[in-house]
Parts: sequence; C-alpha cells; structure tokens
Amino acid sequence: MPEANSWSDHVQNVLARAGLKRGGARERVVALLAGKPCALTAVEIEQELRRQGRLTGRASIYRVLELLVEHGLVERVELGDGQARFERVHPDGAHHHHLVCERCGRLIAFDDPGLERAIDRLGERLGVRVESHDVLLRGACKKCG
Amino acid sequence: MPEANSWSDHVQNVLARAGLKRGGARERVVALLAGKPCALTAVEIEQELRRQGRLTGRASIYRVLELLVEHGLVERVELGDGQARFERVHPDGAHHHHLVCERCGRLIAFDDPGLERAIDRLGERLGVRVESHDVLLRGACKKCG
DNA sequence: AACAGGAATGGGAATCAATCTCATCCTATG
DNA sequence: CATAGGATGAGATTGATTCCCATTCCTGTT
Repeated sequence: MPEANSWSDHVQNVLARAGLKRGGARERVVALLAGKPCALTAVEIEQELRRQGRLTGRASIYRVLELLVEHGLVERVELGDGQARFERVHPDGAHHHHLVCERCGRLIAFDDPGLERAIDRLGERLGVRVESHDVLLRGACKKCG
Repeated sequence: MPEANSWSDHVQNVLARAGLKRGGARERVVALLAGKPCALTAVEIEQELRRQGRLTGRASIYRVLELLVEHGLVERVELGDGQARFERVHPDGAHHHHLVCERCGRLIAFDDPGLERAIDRLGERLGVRVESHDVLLRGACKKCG
C-alpha cells in the first residue's frame, strides 16, 4: 500500500479528532481521491463513483469536498473553466501550483522556492499580509511544447 | 479627456482593423469599462447599464466581453467566487495581478518585476513554454491588515 | 441614396455547476 | 440498545453563462 493509504488514514484521523462521525459518502469520496493524485471535478467524482456502482448523492460529494478543504486535506484548484477541481494534499507535502498545457489539457504540478520567495518579498513590499496565494501557468508542456 | 478615452479609441481602432462593424451594445459596454478601471462582473455591467437607461441584452454583453478579451483589450479576472470579472487593459500598460482582501473584499492591483522574473526562471527550469500566468493573492489589505 | 450581405443585437430558453431543503438513515455513545 | 445529532441523498433551486434565432443595424457597393 503506497502513500495513498497513509493519506486516507490521515484523513480519518483528522476528522475523528474533529469529533465527526463517519459515513458512507465520505468514505467513498476519500477512497476515490486516495487513488487519484490528479485533480478531479465534483462531477467526475460523481460519475466515477457511479461507474463503480457506488452511487453517491451530489450534495454529499460537495459537502465532503468542502469539509476536506476546510480541514486542509484537499486542495481546491480553479482553472478558470467554470468548475472547481479537487486533489488530495499530503500532510507532509509542500504546497504547489499548476501548469495547464493548452494543447493536451494536462495539469502539471510543480513547486518552486524562488516563486514562493518572490511572493513573500512582494507581500512585504506592498505592506499587506498575504495569507494564501494561487499561481496558474498556461502554456505547453514538455511533450507538447 | 484622460486616458479612458485613449483606451476607447484604441478599442475602436483594433476592432475596426479587424474588419468588425460597430454596434450599440459594444459601444455601451466599452464606454462603461472605459470609465471604470476596476474589475466588473458581467452582471454588474448589465445592471449599471440598465441604471443608466441604456438597456443591453445579456447575450450581447457576454459576446462583447468575449470579443474584447480575444483581442487583448480586456482582461478576465477570476477570483474563484463563481463569476468572472472584466477590466480594461491598457495598450502600454504592464500586466499586473491582484490581491483580494478577505476582510473588505477590495481588489488591489499590483505589479512586481521580481515575481515575473521568478516565473520566467521557473519556466526555464521546468522546460516548458509558459504563455501566460495568473497570480492571485489573498490576505488583508493595508486598511484591514 | 437605395441595396445587399453580413454583423450585431436581444429576449428567452437551455446548460451546467453548485447550493439548498428536508425527510430519512446511521454512528458513536451513555 | 436507545438516542441525539451528525451524515446522506433525491430533487428542487439558484445563478452565471451560453445558445438559439428572428430582427435590426452597418457599411461597402451600385
């Protein structure tokens, strides 16, 4: 069992520690996300679960995702195409950003200390407290470029 | 006549050069955007025009905005709240990014060469061609921080 | 200046993601 | 094992955006 499991476990721990009860919908969504490191839309999650014969209400899926995001277990990724995507966040994983390949549509994750540093300095220069930031690059990935 | 006018003129030139005809809806939207440097949603544009007694069809507003974005005359700004915002782009203006104040909701524009440099280097490091990028900071602005 | 062909417009229907409602089900606990 | 309250789900609803298409408006050409 690869790290996927450790993420599932981590989710269980965090939610249990928060005093929440368990439930089928949550377990199904978490199990699905655990096996897919890439970002999925809520609709994709619903369809994939249906395909697996694990019917899950739309409202529950959105509720679960919102909960996971609130607890920092899942990251919401917006690509500007009118639907949010969700991907698991590793407890020990550095936060990262994405490049959308405009040819193949692939989403490539990356992290870059230089970028983070630039943003920190920027916050100081502007005199604002930056609590979070999103960076989205668009271009051509290695294969398509 | 401040720069607002030069932007309107620039829009007219670009669209005329593209062989497009003129039309009322377009002129109304451009006139409105010319006077508002801040980012407006399509719905806000529709309401503002109605308030001015310059009724304009929803479809036309979206069509005009799409056209202006295609021609690089207007920038689409996504804050992740489920609606796109639009603001004019100056022909000579450096491109910029935004900070959303999570207290007052204000949108603050800024530019930062250090950030741009970091992104350029990042593209090289990753070996990808970065064609465009978006950066969105969330935090507290000077007044609220 | 009338014409023609193609753009532009706008009202309303249609989409589509996301949210809300609320009755019912299930979990963890005493 | 009874129970209080969290969790679930089907369907209705919202809200932005897009689609459809008949009508109106521009503009280069007679």
